Amino acid sequence: MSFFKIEKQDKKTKARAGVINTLHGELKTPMIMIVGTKATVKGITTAQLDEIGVPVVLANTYHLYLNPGQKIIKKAGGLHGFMNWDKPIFTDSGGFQIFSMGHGTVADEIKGRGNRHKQKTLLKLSEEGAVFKSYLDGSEHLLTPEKSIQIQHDLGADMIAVLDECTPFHVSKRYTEKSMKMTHRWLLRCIDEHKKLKSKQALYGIIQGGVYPDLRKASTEFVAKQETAGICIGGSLGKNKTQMNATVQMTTEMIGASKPIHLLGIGGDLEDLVWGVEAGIDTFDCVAPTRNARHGTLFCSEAKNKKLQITNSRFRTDLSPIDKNCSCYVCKNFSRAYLSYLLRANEMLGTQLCTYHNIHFVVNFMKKIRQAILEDRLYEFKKDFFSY
RNA sequence: GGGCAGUUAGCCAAGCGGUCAACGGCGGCAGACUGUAAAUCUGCUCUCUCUGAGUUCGGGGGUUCGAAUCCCUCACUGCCCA
Repeated sequence: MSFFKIEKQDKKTKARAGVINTLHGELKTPMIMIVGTKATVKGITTAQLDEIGVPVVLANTYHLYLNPGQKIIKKAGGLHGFMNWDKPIFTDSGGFQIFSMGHGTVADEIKGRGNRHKQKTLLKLSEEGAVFKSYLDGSEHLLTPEKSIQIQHDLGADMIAVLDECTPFHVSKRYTEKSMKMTHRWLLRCIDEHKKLKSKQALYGIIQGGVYPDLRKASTEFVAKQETAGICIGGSLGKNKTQMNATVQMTTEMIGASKPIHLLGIGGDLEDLVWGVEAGIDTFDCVAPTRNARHGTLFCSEAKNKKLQITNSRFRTDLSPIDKNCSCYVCKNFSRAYLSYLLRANEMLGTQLCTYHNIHFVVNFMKKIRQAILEDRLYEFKKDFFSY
């Protein structure tokens, strides 16, 4: 049985509907993974994730290695046993932390805001690996490609990622190229380690190359020919959506159809998911649906920009649901006024309910996109949803 | 009746002669967030004809070039003694 199969290819775009066969069942693509970095989707139980229909949870190697450590997780039956989730899990390698611990958030870095509040905890980056200072206790840790794979092997996710350097936006082309080449060498080391461990996990290689077409091309060619189950597109994609879209477009162009393509970290805006799918992306992951929910930014098909800030004063007395077109538990049972009040009052239930809604919304949005592809009406779906 | 302490912007609370439209915190208003060091972070929050001006620090009066800051007096609050 092949790892990935395309069921339907859209005629007008590179969009496609497919199936990924994981150790914990089939995944229907395109879809979005819900982020649970520390082996928990903040505020939500796995029973609720199941109820919503979440296909995959994405957890993080670096965070789980520092706390509670992969040993206890392995002993608990891997992440699946530890967090009580019997559907597929994807673990990220720690590559993003090489970026975020060294530069700050994506937005801060791209907008050149710097990192005023957080101390940089990436101490050293070299051919061997990355040395981090733990944000928990200050201890130093060396994360190498081999170690990342070993940890992910213990964590036992269905899909795992190679260690890469997620290159920032504000670096020179020369640095991006140097970094990309190191990521390629790390990729080979990861593949070797993966083979050595005789792991059945699906390994994903990661394409870098920043926003430079020639580098993206070189990286794509290199990564695509390696023996990996899937391919991730990572690194800086650009400073705005147009550039991001262009970078992804040119990358997927060169990958070919045999492997599923994962776009790392993108999917916070519904429009990103749409252009991503049209560019040929099969899977996404993004912290935005859950983080935004906690911060009160909720998906809403009725709003012009498809989201609303529930804490805005106008919702204090609005007794209608977040989204009258949404069939989720929250929209069926609670009002905007109640959620607005809960978040203002700093009640835990507020973040929980908001998270539930946002997850339900994106997951179902992806299901609708998939259905539209299967029925040859992606364009119509898009036009209808965004009211073009 | 007497003694002491206090009264600062929506709330709590610093300030105790000029650099005070007045530190902080809460609350309020808005924004940000894209492989999660995020239940976080950033602005704004007396009024106005707003890169300047006008009124504020319980009320009234005074001292001073200048007061939220010193003095007098009144009101209210708290504690203590009768």
